Amino acid sequence: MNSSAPSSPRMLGALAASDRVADALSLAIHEHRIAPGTKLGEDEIGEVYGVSRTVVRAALQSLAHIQLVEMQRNRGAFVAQPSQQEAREVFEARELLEPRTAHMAATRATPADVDSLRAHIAEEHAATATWDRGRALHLSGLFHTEIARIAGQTTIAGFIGTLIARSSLIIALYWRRESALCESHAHHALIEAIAAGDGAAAEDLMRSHLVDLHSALDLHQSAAPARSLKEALLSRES
Amino acid sequence: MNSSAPSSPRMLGALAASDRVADALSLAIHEHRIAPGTKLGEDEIGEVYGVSRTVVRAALQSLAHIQLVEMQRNRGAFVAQPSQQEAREVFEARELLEPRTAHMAATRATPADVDSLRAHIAEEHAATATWDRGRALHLSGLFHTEIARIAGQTTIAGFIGTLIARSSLIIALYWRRESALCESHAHHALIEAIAAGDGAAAEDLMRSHLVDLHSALDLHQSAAPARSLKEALLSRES
DNA sequence: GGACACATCATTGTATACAACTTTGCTCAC
DNA sequence: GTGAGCAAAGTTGTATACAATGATGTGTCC
Repeated sequence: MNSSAPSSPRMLGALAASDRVADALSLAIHEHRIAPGTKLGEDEIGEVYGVSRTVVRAALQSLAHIQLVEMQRNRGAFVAQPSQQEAREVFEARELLEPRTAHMAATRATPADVDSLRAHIAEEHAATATWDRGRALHLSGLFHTEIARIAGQTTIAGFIGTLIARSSLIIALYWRRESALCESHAHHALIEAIAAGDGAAAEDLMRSHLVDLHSALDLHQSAAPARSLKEALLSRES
Repeated sequence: MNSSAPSSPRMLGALAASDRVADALSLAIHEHRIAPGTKLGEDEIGEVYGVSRTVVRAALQSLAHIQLVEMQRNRGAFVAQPSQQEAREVFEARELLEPRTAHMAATRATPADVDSLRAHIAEEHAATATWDRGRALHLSGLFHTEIARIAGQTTIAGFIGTLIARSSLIIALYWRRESALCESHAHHALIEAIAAGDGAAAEDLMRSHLVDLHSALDLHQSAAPARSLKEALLSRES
């Protein structure tokens, strides 16, 4: 029962229903407003967005498929907590896919594409300036997604999108560096290479950028190797 | 291909509900028992498997996420029909991911892994011997998935799994070669390289195997570039 | 005869109701 | 005091009911 009835009867323009919830949750996770391990109760979410559990379940299943949330049968949905092994795999996959993709993007980018990337950077700077770390992180991920889109490989772009989503969780769990400013420089250099159409340079810059990111993660500590979900949930700090 | 084990040591009856439907549909599509473009009515499927539309919808959404089916709002779900452009992208992605994966598999494979691959080949031969073309095709895809699993890169293996699923649709639409025997030889050579731990050879064999597959597709015809769904549905031959 | 308009039907989108399972707190025996 | 056992509460899994949208067939008007 939609008490508020904010939905336009028609003119909805095919705007999806459960996708709205999925996008909202995804954004909240990307911006680190929801911590890994947090339980995502169906009734709770449905009440927040004014939809029924049916819609919420569809949204959660969608997020579960890209491994942003983990669904445990008869237990519920939780924000995923990638293990260190999974974190390594995600970044290895990114290091395999993204340099090549950056190369393609550099050879195909139109001036409009370059403008779009510059706009992303500007937003990222603005978020950093206001100390909105979550939003800056989210925009930083979007930058990579945008490059994949420009490369014109829709399929690979989809893969990269899921990898970046998981990277957000990994950063939330294992990030050990303080400042995120270094990324801005890397992104700026990437834009210049793409704007110049220098595929080889873009590929190298992307590779070193990812290696740099990977090295900023603390994936070697042997602590909490197989912590149970219960412990994980109790250990989360809000 | 939701073969993800919920890791329940006992309670085998706790196998998910909608996953059963998704697996059944996925298998039918992989074996070419359902043609691309076929409408997948919710009531119809629910009646077949004795479940409600709720379960069917979850299964269809799962298949839609790996792009095996396409869901059109208020219209229903249809077996996907990858365009020629999408087909090219899928095989380009495979050519990017799988050779490297085969290399890793060769360096990590245990004798048990090799046995598993040989068992796959044996099944494939048996299916070919009985002219069960659909099953042979499905097993041929599983062979690639198994190699990705052996490589130990769960994330990349998941990507390859979705690519192989879509490849099944692409082969149904664009395959132009008669015999599928050539694949058996390629797979056999791959096993030998993996069993010998020769990563470079496995990588090269996989690359040439994929190029061979790609070349067996007819992706250059300009006919039916943007055929409507209705025409597509009417043009299907059962 | 053809085309538009409207009524009817079928199917999907969403909400709600009920069943099954998990968790939790309490009681009772040792 | 501690542990097992049980009952109550809360949450998820599934089915069903209702609402909304798209498809179809018919009738009238040109």
